[in-house]
Amino acid sequence: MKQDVKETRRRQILDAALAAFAANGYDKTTMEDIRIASDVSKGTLYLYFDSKESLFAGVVEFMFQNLLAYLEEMTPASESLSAAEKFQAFLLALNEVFEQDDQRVGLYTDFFVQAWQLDSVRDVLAEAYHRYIAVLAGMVQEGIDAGEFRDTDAEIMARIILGTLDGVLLQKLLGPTDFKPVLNQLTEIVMRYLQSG
Amino acid sequence: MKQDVKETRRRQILDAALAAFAANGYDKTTMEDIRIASDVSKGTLYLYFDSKESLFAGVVEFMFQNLLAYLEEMTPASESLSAAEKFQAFLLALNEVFEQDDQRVGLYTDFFVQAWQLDSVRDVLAEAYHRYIAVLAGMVQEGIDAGEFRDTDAEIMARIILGTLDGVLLQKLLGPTDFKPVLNQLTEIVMRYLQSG
Amino acid sequence: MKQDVKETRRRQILDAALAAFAANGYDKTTMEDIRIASDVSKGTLYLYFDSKESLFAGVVEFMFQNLLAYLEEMTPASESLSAAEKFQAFLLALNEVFEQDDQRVGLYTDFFVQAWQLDSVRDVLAEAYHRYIAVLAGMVQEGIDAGEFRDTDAEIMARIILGTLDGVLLQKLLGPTDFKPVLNQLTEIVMRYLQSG
Amino acid sequence: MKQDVKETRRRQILDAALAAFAANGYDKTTMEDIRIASDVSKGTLYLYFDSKESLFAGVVEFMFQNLLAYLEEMTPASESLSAAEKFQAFLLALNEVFEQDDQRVGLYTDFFVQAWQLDSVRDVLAEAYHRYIAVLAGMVQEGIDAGEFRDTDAEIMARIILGTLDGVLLQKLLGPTDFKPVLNQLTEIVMRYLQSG
DNA sequence: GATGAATGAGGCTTCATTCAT
DNA sequence: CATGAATGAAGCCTCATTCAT
Repeated sequence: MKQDVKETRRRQILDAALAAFAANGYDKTTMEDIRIASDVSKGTLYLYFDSKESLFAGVVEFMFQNLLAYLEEMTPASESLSAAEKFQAFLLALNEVFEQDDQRVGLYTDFFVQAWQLDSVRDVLAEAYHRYIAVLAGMVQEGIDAGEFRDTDAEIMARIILGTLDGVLLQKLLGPTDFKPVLNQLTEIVMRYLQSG
Repeated sequence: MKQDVKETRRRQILDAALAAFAANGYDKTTMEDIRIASDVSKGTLYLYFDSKESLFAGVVEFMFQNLLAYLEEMTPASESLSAAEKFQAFLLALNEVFEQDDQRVGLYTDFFVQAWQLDSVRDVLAEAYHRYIAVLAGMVQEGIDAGEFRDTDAEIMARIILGTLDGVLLQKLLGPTDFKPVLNQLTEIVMRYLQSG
Repeated sequence: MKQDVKETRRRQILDAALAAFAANGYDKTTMEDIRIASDVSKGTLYLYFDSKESLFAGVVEFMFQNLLAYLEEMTPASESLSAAEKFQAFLLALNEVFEQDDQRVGLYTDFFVQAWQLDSVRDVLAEAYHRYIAVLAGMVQEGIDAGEFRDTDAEIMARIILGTLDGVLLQKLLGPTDFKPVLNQLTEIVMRYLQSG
Repeated sequence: MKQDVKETRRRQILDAALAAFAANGYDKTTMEDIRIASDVSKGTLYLYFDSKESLFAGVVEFMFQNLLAYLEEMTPASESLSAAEKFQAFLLALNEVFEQDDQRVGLYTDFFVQAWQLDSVRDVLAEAYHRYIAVLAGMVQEGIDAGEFRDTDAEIMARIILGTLDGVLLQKLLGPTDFKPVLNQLTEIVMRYLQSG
């Protein structure tokens, strides 16, 4: 019971912090901003997180958990789908997340910048990112094993694909961008490569 | 003569600021850091730039000018090369820059994060970025016109390619990464698509 | 209880700020001076006031409240006094305040200079000043209604009287000045006018 | 000849400085503002004046010289006028100056505030102010001697009158104010006193 | 004499974190 | 457990003045 309260409170803070960081980025968000958004006292913030940095690391983890949950929901592991189909579903779902909520793009990019500066953030982000790489690489490998895809290094493939998504997302920070045609083109290029003899 | 001195001083500051921002990112770099690195007084910093923000915007522009100069040097417009060869030379050169100087990757990513927050940075970065897109798109279009490449939307192609480079660069921020195989694979995928009937 | 502490702290800061501003004027007083005088930290200063400007505006208000309280105490509304007597008591009390504390004259004048430059100060000062005008005008009107004074525009009368006091105070800034005879003369001139047929 | 150039330059600087100080007051006006307004280099400013403070003192003197010249022009010493008429002409002229140029009111008040803080300013202002007092007192005395005015202390009278003008001017800093009726009333009160048996 | 680039002390303000209640 | 007032180090920027040319 106590545990539940604590967990609830923690999520409440993380939710608020996610929103606050998404609005203004790590450095421009103050603990006061988060305090207001989370409707909790300053002291309580520090009861649940050691520092601003560790709260941010918590948000990174939290956001990736949410993302993963969402993607899993969107790309059912149903056996009736081919590797290519699953793969496309995954890309589409991933895109949808950022399409929906533009502010997340900035925050997501900020994750990488902070990872560059703050060790604790780097650890969490690297962990999460590699989990995604692994998921994607797994899909590619599945296709290779099933004979649908050409034989190639699945992890490098995954890194290119995820990298491209990230890179194209970056462009949204420079101004509104029509994303769909880029994604379609990307999917076609990759598929054509994977599926070609 | 006076003009030269001022221009020299300006570059001296930009050089130092570039190094300082590259070391710690926008928010964690102080004007004092830059003052020390540039070996001028605080007052002089503000004689040449209105604010930290505008100095950063100056650095964005400066870095892209340097990049462009370097790339132009590396990818001679010689007529003897096919579009595909020029294209590959460009990708290689671009990669080399960031291979050489790891710290630039963080700074480069920070450009996007700050562009998200600071209008003046966004303006400069968007301008520079679109110049790059244009250069790349020009190369692709050249190949299409010459019948080397398939008929496709050159700009979308350029955005995907530059995006992929950016995205894969991001991964360097999570830890040391072997870049070469990824770039090779990327080149192959793109070339295969462009050159396939 | 908590409210009391906050109110006490606020007064403590205002007291200190009043003294500091009175010693050196708005522009030459630093927040550090006030911090030392008030014996709180810099952060606390900003916890109670948004900025130096708003603290100064607070001081303007504070000083006028004190002044009004003092004047009310000195000029009892007792019914046994004629309008003329009340009036004279008021002038004397007003004079006494500035007689007592020479430094207040400079600060008081600075109020007007800052009101000229800072909107927030102007708002507060104008409000307070007009309250004083109203009090004085009320006294004059009372005398008129009672048939003691000649029929004249009470507000213009009040503006002249308060203006004269202010203007004569100004002269103290140029060096020590014997104030009493000037005040006596002023009172006589005004009374003679008001009481003449 | 050299002297002329120097004098011209000096006036050019004083003119510009007067305008600059009138716009923003002593503390908020920078030497850079004055440099721009005077179209002279920073170095030259310091060639003609030792410091910002001494430049301000120069402006105080300069403004009072102008004022005096103007007032003398407006109130001819013609023998055909009665003391009362000359006196009224003087008050009207004085009012006109500040009516014309509202900004001067703030600057004029600032003179007193700076006189409170800066010795050199106090010296100059006190000197100029007492010159005015003397002029006014002289007029009053003339009236007394001619039997037009009642026998009273001319200097105290002068201090009250000038003080009232100053004090009523102060009120302009709190917002636009209709000055005329106040001046008329003032004149009437003073005249009635002086001319009554 | 004239110039204007350079200086650096010092001002205002912010904010992560603590701790007494 | 929870609170929120208090802290003070540190950041950005201004500006009177100087001095080499």
